[in-house]
Amino acid sequence: MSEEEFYTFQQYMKKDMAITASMQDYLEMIYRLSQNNGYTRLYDLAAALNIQPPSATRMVQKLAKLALVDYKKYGVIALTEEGKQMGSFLLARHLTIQTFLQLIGITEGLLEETEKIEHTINSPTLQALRKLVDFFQTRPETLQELQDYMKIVEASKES
Amino acid sequence: MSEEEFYTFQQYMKKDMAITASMQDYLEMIYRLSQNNGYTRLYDLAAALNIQPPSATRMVQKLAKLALVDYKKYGVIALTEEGKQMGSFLLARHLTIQTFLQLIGITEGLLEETEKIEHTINSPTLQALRKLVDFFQTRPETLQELQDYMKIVEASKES
DNA sequence: TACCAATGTTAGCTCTGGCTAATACGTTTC
DNA sequence: GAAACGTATTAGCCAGAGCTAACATTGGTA
Repeated sequence: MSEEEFYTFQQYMKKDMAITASMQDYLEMIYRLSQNNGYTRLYDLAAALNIQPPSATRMVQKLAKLALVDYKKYGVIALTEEGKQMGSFLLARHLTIQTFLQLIGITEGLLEETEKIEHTINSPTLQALRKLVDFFQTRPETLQELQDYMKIVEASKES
Repeated sequence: MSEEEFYTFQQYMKKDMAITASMQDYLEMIYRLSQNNGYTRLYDLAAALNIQPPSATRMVQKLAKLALVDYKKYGVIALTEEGKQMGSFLLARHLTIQTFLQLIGITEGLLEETEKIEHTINSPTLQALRKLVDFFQTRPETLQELQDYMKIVEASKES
């Protein structure tokens, strides 16, 4: 896939993805839910992701095959070392994007936007976003200026 | 779908989408390819999107059903008035995101990142990005400061 | 201990949007 | 005007990831 060619969204999402977007959602959520006890259960996972248990069963089995979780039928779901690393990365990514969006004034649908964006950006973009966030966070006056600017434009323009 | 619930990526993508991500890709590309002559052909469209002609046929037929393109078998593909509006919106969106990414220093995989992100963000986020871009474009010194900052952090940090 | 409710699994369906193989159309060219 | 080539269509396959219905397991409580 060369640099200058167009592809459809689906194609981009498939490419370079050993781990699909859905798998990432599951991993990140397993990571969150495991933070207390070190594990979670299928039913809770399904509930947290707003999907039906059978869908979770299948995905968790896939993740087990990929050695990202330890799981056997009717048992608890715990991340493997590799799964933990991915989960923690995924959560950090989530927070970076969320912070960025908050910075630029997104409040409505913040979670949803974050969730969608986190699956689409690659590592350099993520790093750039983190730096951008840092940039503003270390320059409160500039951030203030930005936020004032956002408001003004909002008031004066419709597009 | 309430504000505070998690969903998987797929679910977010389906929601609020009369027009799927793929349809958007097609529309945007038809719009681009139509800029010269006012129409394009299936073969060219397929080539431009790096998909096989049969896939394009099916999608174009769908778009015709949705009254976004005028198309009859073996004929030319032209956007309807509504299709044109969407196409032009989609292209503008593409350019906004591309500019934003360039601003924060993305050069590698720029097209791909743009393509992916454009399908995931909603209208408020897009508007916020546009304002952010404007903010920097009207403040060359601040932009310069940002870009210097990016470089410094890059040199000093690894994460 | 035996049963019931809660949790989990299996089987099999749906939809989207890729793909290939085979076929059809339409235009240029001899 | 017929053949050949480029363009487009149809049919039918595949994978991912939802879903429901039906069934299985487990564990707490009577």
